[in-house]
Formats: sequence, structure tokens, C-alpha cells
Amino acid sequence: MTQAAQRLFAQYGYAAVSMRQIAAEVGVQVGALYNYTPDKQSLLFTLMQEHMSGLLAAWKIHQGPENSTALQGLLAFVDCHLRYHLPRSEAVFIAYMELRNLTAENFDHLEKMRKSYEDALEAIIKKGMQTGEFEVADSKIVTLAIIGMLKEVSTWYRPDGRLTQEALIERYQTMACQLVGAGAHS
Amino acid sequence: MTQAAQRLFAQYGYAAVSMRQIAAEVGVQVGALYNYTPDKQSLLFTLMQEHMSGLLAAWKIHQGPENSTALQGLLAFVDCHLRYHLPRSEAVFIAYMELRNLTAENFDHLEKMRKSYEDALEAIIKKGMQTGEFEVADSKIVTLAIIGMLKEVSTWYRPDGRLTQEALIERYQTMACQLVGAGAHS
DNA sequence: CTTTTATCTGAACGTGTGTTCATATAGTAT
DNA sequence: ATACTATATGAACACACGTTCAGATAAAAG
Repeated sequence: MTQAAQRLFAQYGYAAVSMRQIAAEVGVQVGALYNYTPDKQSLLFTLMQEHMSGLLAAWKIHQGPENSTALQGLLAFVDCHLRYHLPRSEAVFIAYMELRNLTAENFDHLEKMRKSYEDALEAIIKKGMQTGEFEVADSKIVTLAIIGMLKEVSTWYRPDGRLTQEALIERYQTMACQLVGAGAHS
Repeated sequence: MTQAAQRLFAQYGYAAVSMRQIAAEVGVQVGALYNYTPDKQSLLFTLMQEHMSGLLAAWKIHQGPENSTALQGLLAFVDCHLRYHLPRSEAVFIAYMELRNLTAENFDHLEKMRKSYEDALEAIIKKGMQTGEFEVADSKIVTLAIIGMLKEVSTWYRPDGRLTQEALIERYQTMACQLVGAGAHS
């Protein structure tokens, strides 16, 4: 059911998808859904919450040791972000589009997770500024610019596109380095 | 009415807003709305179409003479984009979020406009590659990265924030230059 | 085979949807 | 004052919504 909901929410939007549509996608009558979810809102929140948890977990694994350089951290962040997002276009779409359809508490919960992800990148930038690896005027702005640049990828990337995932990651790593004023990384 | 619809669509999303809500915002009964729009869909399309027309028109004015340098073009593009988008947060929000709620024809129409805006930036990048002003591996990717970086601004910018609009534009111009491998512009 | 447990159906609840339209009201021109 | 035009109302239309629940059905346990 979760998968059916994800597919439909991603395609038509939470508000435009009915419980009956989800039931039809699963191949069941609408009443049966309520054996698995208390309501429609929980369906959305679970999807978004699990997506964000997975992202934070992926970063925890990829971020490497405490004592690595800021440049290594930045490269790892770009790599981790793209590897996690690219194969999850539906969840990504929902994560960006459906925030306003969450109840207030659910929204707050996810907003905190999003913030902590953003903070992870900003911490890397600040570290690079201190060590002199990076030359950055405003850590906040550069953080947001990199996040924006990375988010955009999910709106056009297709697995069968011109570039392989590896080539794409390498190009975005290069651009991230340029934004922080670090030399090319290879 | 258009303003009321814009406000509500931006806040709650097209699918979640009813014609009765719009009527209430205007201070009128729902039937009266149909003296001004044939249906709800047209209301959305008009908003999005006018926003995009305005953006393309703004660029036509700001883009300057044909014989200016690629660097000047890039700086003008960033400047124009931010000046147009920052004071229009509601329309921007709708433009990014409600594409899937358009009918097929309406979607195609707007998609073409969006593409032509993207092409305007890519043309600048390519020109800079030819003249040697820019050092770019992949014009397409850099174009999308800059667009993504600029789009992100609209998700967090507040007029009463830490940075003035002018300071913000200057920072984004700098970052755009870094992404194309051009020296700082000032 | 019988009982218990889990799952699904089909119908219903009250409410809300976009849209239409006959009727009423207000403004303008003759 | 009269005719005409434009706009607003309020009720109605047929349909879709999220959710509930008594009863049917299937699966597992005794």
C-alpha cells in the first residue's frame, strides 16, 4: 500500500489522490486500507518521515571519520546526496512538494530533520573556512546554493540519460568545489 | 479574484483550495466567480502563464545589447532573475508546485516558456565557452546548476532577512561566476 | 470439523466539490 | 422614469471525498 500511495502522491499530488484511487492501485476496496493506516495523513507522513530518516542515516554512514578534511567532507556530501536521491525520484518529489499538506506537528518533525541535514553541510563549509581549505564569504548562502544546485538534479535526472550517475556525481563535486573556492579535487 | 486565488493556491495548493474558499476571500458568493473565469483550471493557468510571460519580458529588457560579453550576460541574468522572483514569492511558489495540476495543453504551453528561459542562460554559457571567458566542462549541467541555485533562493528569502536584496544579488553573481570558472566580477 | 482470528467487502454517513442557472439587484444610458 | 446591461445571489445538480462498520470470507489453531 505504501508503494501505491507513493506512486500516486508523486504523480498527482497528495490532495488530488483519493483513498479510493489508492485502493484501486492496490487492488482492494477502500475500507481495507484502514487495516493498515489510521488515516490518509499518516500515509503521507510515514512516506516523508522514512525518506528523511533514510537520508540522514545514509549520511551518517558516508560522512567518514571525524578528522577528515573539509574537502573530503564536501565531496562525500555531494556523493551521498546524489546517490541517495537519484534512485528515489518519487519519494524526493513528495518530500519537496507535500510539506504543506502535513499537519502542524508532522511538519515540525520533518522540518527539524531537514534542518539537521542542512546543518551537516554548513558544518563542513565552516570547517573549511577555518582550516583555510575554502574561501567563502557567507557560509549560510553557500550552503543553500549547494543544496539548491543538488536538489535541482532530481527534477530532470533520468537513469537512461546522457550522463552516467558516476559522471554526474563527479561534475557536481567539481561545481561544489568551485562554489567554496577550493581547487579542483582530482 | 486573481489575487485571492494566488494567495490561496500558494498557501494551500491548487487541489486543496475550493472555489468557495476563493469566493469567501473575495467577499462574494461562489457563483459570481464564474463571471470572471470559465473554470478553476483557467484561474491557475492564467496565474502561471502571466508569471512566466512577465519573467521572459523582464529578461528581454534586462539582457542588454547583443554584443555584450558573456560575463556581462551572466551577471545580468542572475540580477534579472532575482529581482523578478524575490518580490513575487506567491507566484513563484505556484509556478514550481502546480505544474502537474495543469491540463496537458496548458502544461505544454508553460513548459515551452520555461525551456526558453533555460535556453537563454545556456546560450550565455556557450558564448562564454567560445570566447574563452568561461571554463566549463558541460554547458547543460552548469546551466541547470545555476538555475537550481537561483530557484532555491525563493524557498527561504524574506524581505526582512539578514541580507539586503542588493547584497544577495551580488553574492549570487559571485557564485555564478565561480561555477563557470570566470574570475570575480568586481 | 469447529472455533478463533485476521482480513476484506459493500454500503452507508455526512460533508464538500466544480459548475449551472433562474432570479434578484444595482448601474448606466436613453 | 424606462429600458438595458452587467453583475450578484442562493439554491440546486450530480458526483466525489475520508472514514466507519456490520457482515462476508478466508486462514490458522484447536
